[in-house]
Amino acid sequence: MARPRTAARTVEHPDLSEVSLQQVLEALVDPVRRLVVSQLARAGEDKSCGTFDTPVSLSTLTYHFNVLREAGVIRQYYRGTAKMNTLRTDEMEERFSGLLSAVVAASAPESSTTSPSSRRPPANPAATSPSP
Amino acid sequence: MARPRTAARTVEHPDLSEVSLQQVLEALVDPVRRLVVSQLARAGEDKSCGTFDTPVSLSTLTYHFNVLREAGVIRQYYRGTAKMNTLRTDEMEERFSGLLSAVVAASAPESSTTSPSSRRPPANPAATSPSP
DNA sequence: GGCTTGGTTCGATGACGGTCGTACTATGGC
DNA sequence: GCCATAGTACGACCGTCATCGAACCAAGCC
Repeated sequence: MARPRTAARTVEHPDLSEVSLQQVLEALVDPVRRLVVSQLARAGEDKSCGTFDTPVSLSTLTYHFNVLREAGVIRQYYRGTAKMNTLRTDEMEERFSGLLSAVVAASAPESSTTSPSSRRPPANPAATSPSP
Repeated sequence: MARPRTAARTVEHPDLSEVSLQQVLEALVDPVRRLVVSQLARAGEDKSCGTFDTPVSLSTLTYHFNVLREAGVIRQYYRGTAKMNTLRTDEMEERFSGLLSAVVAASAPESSTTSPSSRRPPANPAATSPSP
């Protein structure tokens, strides 16, 4: 006892004054993360991690959420067992005027037109033996 | 003969309708390239490749100019032996409204605050043997 | 013609980021 | 108490990108 060890499901968020343009751009340059941001933007309400439509595994998704949170793009909080996500739209607007909105706007048309210049193709290492 | 082989110092530029948001973000995410864009933006006039203040070698700089050009961010043309550079501001505004301007704006304050989350430190491979 | 100035091309290199699977932990419901 | 649900942590892996130096090329200038 005397050691909660779980800190009661709390999530750390950076103050936006501490995040750099570099961080934000690095966060937004990944197609999967931009997919998350897009879906969050057009959802209009908070979404739990599991409700996003992305082409990556759950563990990878967790990684992306961390990047977005540390870059100050999203805010996360627990509700029951679910972890909810919101865009920090206003704060971002305050700090990097026009940036997030421009990316979101430009993302809308591309959405599934997600054609990264050349990004790792799924790298299916288990698809070498054709017939089971 | 009958083969100019040099195409008379001509430079190829993409139509902005052909460049993706992905490409532009990838171009702008690099601190050195953003440095170039910044300096170009505040110069107010075209600058030749050699006149930029960056922490990288000339050959690396050439590489960065290519990336920027292929992403439609800059336009290049020869004048004598010099290669000049301009921002394609208006066209970019047309295609990705608010994006370039937001980045440029946010870059101004950071300028030398270029603190990439963690980017290759000069990687001085020739500094291993202290005394010659 | 020949030197100088301004950029480019070509490997080689090293680092970091995104990916996965598996094992694990924490809530909530029964 | 126990199982299901939701997400996290941890290695491992591999590709791509930024970087450099050296060799090279093209215009100008004298």
